[in-house]
Amino acid sequence: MSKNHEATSLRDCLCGSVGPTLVGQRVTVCGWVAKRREHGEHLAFLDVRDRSGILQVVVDGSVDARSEYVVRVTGVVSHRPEGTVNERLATGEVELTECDVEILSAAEAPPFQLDDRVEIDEQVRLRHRFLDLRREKMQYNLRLRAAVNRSLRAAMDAQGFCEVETPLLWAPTPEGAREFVVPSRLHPGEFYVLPQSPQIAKQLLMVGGFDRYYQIARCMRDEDLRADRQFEFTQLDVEASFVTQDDVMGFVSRAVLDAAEEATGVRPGTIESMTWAQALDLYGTDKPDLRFAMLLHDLSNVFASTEVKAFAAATVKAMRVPGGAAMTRSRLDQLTDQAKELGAKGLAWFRVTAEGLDSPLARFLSETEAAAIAGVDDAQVGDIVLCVADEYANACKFLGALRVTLGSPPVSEGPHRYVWVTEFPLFEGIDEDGNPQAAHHPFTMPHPDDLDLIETDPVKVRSQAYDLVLNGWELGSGSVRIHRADIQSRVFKALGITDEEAQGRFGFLLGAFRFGAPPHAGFAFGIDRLVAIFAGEENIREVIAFPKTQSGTDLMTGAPKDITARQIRELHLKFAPKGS
RNA sequence: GGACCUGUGGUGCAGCUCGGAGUGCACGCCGCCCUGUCAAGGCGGAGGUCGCGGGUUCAAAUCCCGUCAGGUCCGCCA
Repeated sequence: MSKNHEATSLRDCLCGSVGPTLVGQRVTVCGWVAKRREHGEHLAFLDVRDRSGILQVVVDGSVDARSEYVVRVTGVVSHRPEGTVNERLATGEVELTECDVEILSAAEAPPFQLDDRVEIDEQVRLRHRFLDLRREKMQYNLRLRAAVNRSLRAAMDAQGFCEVETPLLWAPTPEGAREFVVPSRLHPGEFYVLPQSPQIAKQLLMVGGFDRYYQIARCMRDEDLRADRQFEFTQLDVEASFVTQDDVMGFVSRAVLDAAEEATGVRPGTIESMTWAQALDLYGTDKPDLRFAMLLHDLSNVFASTEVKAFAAATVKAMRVPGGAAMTRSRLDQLTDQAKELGAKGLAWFRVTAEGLDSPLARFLSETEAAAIAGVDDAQVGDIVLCVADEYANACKFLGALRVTLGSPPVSEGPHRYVWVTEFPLFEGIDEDGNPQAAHHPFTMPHPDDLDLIETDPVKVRSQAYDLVLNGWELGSGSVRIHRADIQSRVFKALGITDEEAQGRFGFLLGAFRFGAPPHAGFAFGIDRLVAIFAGEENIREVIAFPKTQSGTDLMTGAPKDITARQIRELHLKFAPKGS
């Protein structure tokens, strides 16, 4: 047992693996000095840290090994003297004695403390990310991520999927997310782009007969960053032929549940499912957080012919906030401001008290209206009922946003509640030319029952597109793809894309489809987000080794940076004056 | 493009409302003491353009304007 598969030419075992079973043996470990505790000329304790944990090493006071020095220590594994066992340390029963310490590398004092006791400013951490990564939390997060990747691969392999790599240097296909552009040296004035996703490539793989494809794929989007969005992110990308939406959801569910079990030790139950329309109606969002209730209620009928101006709208949505009557006026003003920032005209609130409703609007309500509000979600004294009146989708969205603000637990709390959201609309919104826009992407198959509406009432067309949502985070989305030229042509037409334009943009895909395209469907979900939730992190930067800041810079490398005049020349680039 | 929060020795904070000497706390660092510590302890020490620029004032870390950096969000993310 003195040797294991961790043994190398420089060490016998990992620090964390040294325990009572090795007592009496002479072993060599390597690592960083996490802490030095000095007790005079003839005694000092070194905590030596490697990825597995910490081991106490007893040395002579003359050994000059300071914080973060890299050392190689050979010593005898010994029981600690009675009364000096450290129960908080996994290796706390033992220590290395009679040690030879070899300094492999000296180290300056680190710019911040590497223990997890204090939060360090993220700017400082990112500037010295290589040090930050030594911290236990980052070690855990990135190893968790590796375990999730391993488990996803295993699940896809087990389901007969074949891992295929697709190009990073791809052809521009404007539409959708802004692309990162790569100038061509050999073709002056022409460009590659980095893929926003392997979408088209994987559909071509279907035409190519790889009827079950997956890839852990890096995707690049030149859009503004957020807590859950980096320029580059990683997806489990999946596509399969001769399948339905349910088949794909089954494949992905299995992979996600396997990964969840691997990461958390508990296999979640089945993944729930609701339609997009239900999600909007009950939760006011297409990515509902099922960890808490506070559902939206529809009072439109009650207020259909109301005298109250604030409620004169197509839809009145109400939500009970348990215990919310305690909220101060300034808190309620904050919430009102939040709703207004999103576009709401206002926010009505009604404290439920023993004497009835307490609200600036209360005296304008009819008895029926007051009763309806007091009855929302079985409101109790001490609750508050929030109401938004607007057109249907807006009323849902505004109140849904407040629901999240008021009810959403921290990422690290509560159960993991997965939900499939299905039947997304095929189109959403209207672009500058008056055409509807693709909600997912233009190759999304319409719902079979709604095909006739494409020309007559496009906004009503449901699609065979579906999202996977976990605790209010959109993990990913997918769809059944259009493999028939006639339907594709109708969808392009509805989108205002002429055949000519379609040929220009996606000609190579449409051309390929002429040679026998199998019906196919797929999905892709964000591994960064999944791992962040498993790790209880609010921010995906915490599960990425070298992330960018919100302004897209890398504080460690200084990227983005100038390139040399020679590079500029070879790439045939010229710069417009700044500000033009 | 916009809103809000933050910026004080290497690190984490307090000081800012109500202007009055770079004042304080904790950690780290350096030196000395200490043979059983493990958030070791004791004594001593070094370390600061208060993000940057301007303004108000007799006087600015503190008030005002601008700007930079980091963060959260809106827009954006087919």
